Amino acid sequence: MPKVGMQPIRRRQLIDATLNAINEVGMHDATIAQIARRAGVSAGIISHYFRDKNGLLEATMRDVTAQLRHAVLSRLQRLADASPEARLRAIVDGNFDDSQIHSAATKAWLAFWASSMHQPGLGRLQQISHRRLLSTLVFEFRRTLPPAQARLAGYGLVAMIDGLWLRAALSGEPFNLEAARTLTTQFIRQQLTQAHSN
Amino acid sequence: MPKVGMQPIRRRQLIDATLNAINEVGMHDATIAQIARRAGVSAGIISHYFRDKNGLLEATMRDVTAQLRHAVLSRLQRLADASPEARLRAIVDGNFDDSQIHSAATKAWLAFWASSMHQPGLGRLQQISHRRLLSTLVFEFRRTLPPAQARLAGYGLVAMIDGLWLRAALSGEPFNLEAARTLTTQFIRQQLTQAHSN
Amino acid sequence: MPKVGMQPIRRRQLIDATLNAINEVGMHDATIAQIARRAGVSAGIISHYFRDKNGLLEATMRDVTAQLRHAVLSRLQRLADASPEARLRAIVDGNFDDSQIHSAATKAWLAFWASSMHQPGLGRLQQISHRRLLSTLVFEFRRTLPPAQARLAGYGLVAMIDGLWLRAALSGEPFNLEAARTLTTQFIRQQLTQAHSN
Amino acid sequence: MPKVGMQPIRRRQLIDATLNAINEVGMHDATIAQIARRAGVSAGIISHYFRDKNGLLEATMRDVTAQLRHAVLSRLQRLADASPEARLRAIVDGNFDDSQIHSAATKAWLAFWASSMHQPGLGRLQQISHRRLLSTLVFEFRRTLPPAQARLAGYGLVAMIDGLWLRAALSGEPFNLEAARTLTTQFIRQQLTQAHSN
DNA sequence: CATGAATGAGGATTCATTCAT
DNA sequence: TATGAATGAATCCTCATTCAT
Repeated sequence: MPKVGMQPIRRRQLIDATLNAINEVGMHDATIAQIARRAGVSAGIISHYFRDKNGLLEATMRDVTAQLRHAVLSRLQRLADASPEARLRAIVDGNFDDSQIHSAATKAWLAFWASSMHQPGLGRLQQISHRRLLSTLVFEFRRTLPPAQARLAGYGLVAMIDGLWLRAALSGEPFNLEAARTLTTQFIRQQLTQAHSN
Repeated sequence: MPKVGMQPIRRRQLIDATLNAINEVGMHDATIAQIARRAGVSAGIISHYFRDKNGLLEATMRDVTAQLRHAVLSRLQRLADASPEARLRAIVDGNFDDSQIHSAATKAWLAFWASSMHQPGLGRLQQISHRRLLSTLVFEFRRTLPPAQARLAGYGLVAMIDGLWLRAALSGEPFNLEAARTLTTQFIRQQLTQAHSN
Repeated sequence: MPKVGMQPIRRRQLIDATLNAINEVGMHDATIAQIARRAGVSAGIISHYFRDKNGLLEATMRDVTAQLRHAVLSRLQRLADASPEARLRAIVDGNFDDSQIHSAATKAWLAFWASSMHQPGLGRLQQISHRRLLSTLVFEFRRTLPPAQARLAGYGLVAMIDGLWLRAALSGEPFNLEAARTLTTQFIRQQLTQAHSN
Repeated sequence: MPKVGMQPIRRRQLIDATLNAINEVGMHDATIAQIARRAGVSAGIISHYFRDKNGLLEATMRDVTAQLRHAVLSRLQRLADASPEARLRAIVDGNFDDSQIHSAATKAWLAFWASSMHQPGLGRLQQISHRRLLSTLVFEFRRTLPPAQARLAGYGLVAMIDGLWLRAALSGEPFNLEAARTLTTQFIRQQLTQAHSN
């Protein structure tokens, strides 16, 4: 069974198994043994590839944030010369990408957030991910708005994205993509057009 | 050491100790032994008052949601005849009440949310709390907006509240009350005045 | 089964069980489960009384060193006004007390010594025990010898005691008390009478 | 990377790595993986050269005892026609050879001794090494002393050597060679000159 | 000759819960 | 009403060993 070059394969298997476990039983009950069973490997192998359970969880969260980052950036690249509004809506859309709103991902995000407040490693990942999104949004707002207002707009849009996403996660129902797009588009337009109103 | 009438005192002691424990070490590491130590009682007593650990956690979450409910309703009562905007802003303000935005409460909320997706008891509490807030908001919006739009507005405002609140929890910094009020007020006004725009 | 005031009883049971386990299978194979079984209690109770396995081992070593200390001091008290030689021989005799030379104790000492070089807690206990014995010996030699020679004599007598004891432990045979007494008495007399020879 | 003739090289690498590991982290924490890392080879190779971990440990102890044996014999050969005292002092000196009193060797000796009481293979090696040294000493004493006294003298000198050596190991300080030589020389002279005194 | 992937048993530790007092 | 002694299951982690390549 032991082969060479298994590292990337095993890592992916185990990260996927972790996401599935978190989705089905929650992070608290996602034990090493269960994750290994889902991945079809022995429990011991986890320490071989991720050092310990925390290492696996961090790698999993890193994977989820990378997927979000990719969903956002790939959309922006396709709109290189578009208007700020179009680009902001694309960023929002990236956050509502299929990879992010399916059940496993939403539960993983929520679990990671809760854990990140007491686990330094996860906390760092969360901060990095958040700051990236925020600066991406603020950068676009700054093309139209003065600095202070752009920051506020970015802050508000991140909050709205997270809030919509959080509600979807907690409701247990499928993500209401249409409502989310309507509300975020309203927010973006309001911010961009009322540049002088506040 | 009175032998009778200890029930409310002990329950409060233990709920407060639970909130402190969640704040300092997280729900995962908030063991029965640690909570009991913080409350200055023995570990065995918890089963006497709350049956088991889950009972204590549910009681704690019920306490937190009741505080939120009270913060909102007490504000609304003082504005019985005010305008929808004023009442909506009061509801928002209730969500940003001191009792809700201090560190212990925000961490507890986030922890409860993460747990509520896999623990039926907590899930029910979360849903009840959410629906109460949503219907309170929608009720006010309905005084100005048609049903569908009022529902969407309520949904969006809940999302924004939760999002702002979530960001504050994750950032580790004090809640930026001014930014939160500016953004939510903008949202409320936009929804109320642009009733025809969507 | 749970009673009040069990602490000293349980601690003694567990320390004795630890010594037996070290004697029979060695410190490396003296697992928590095995020690608990010998003591007739559950494994979990060890953390209740000793925090963890290391705590139990330290308590056990502390117990062994205390027995040595007691064997020495009780002999000295009975010889309050005796000659230096008599008192020195009594100290040696304390080190060869039954409590020290039975198999369990000798193996425990050797195991603790080996461990003490990499476990700070045990290292401290070992140093304390050694220094006490050394200063007790040097104090008696100083009644006859000048400081430097008294120190050397004490150092040498400690080495001889430990060496005899070590050989007995490693040989697997019963302690040869007669040979040990002959050799140590020779050493003591030589040091005391040849005060000028070196 | 020659494919043949690697055996002696690899064995030496691994034995040295084992001694270093025992010195730095102790025998208990000297894992196969760690030893292999220190030797710059993979963990799997150990079973190839030493069958299993125990084989490696026995080979390492055999190496240490061989060094001791060599330090003693090489000194004796240079003193083929010398007096008993000179030869006895040479034997002692061999035991205090640099190869024996540096930190790694002392810790290895102590660790092996502790293990030898529960591991038959190591126990045999320890006994062989001890008997060799003892008979070498007794042989020299017999040139001057009657059998019983020579045995006792040899036994005592071994004990003193081991005791001095043990104290040095446990103290953590450099070996006090001068004190050791003074004490052992005193012992040797006392035994040789007081042949009638006991 | 050499690697490192993989296993699986074994051990320490944690912890909610129970229960005699 | 309250304690804390005691249990035992559950979990993470370590590690020697095996084996395909």
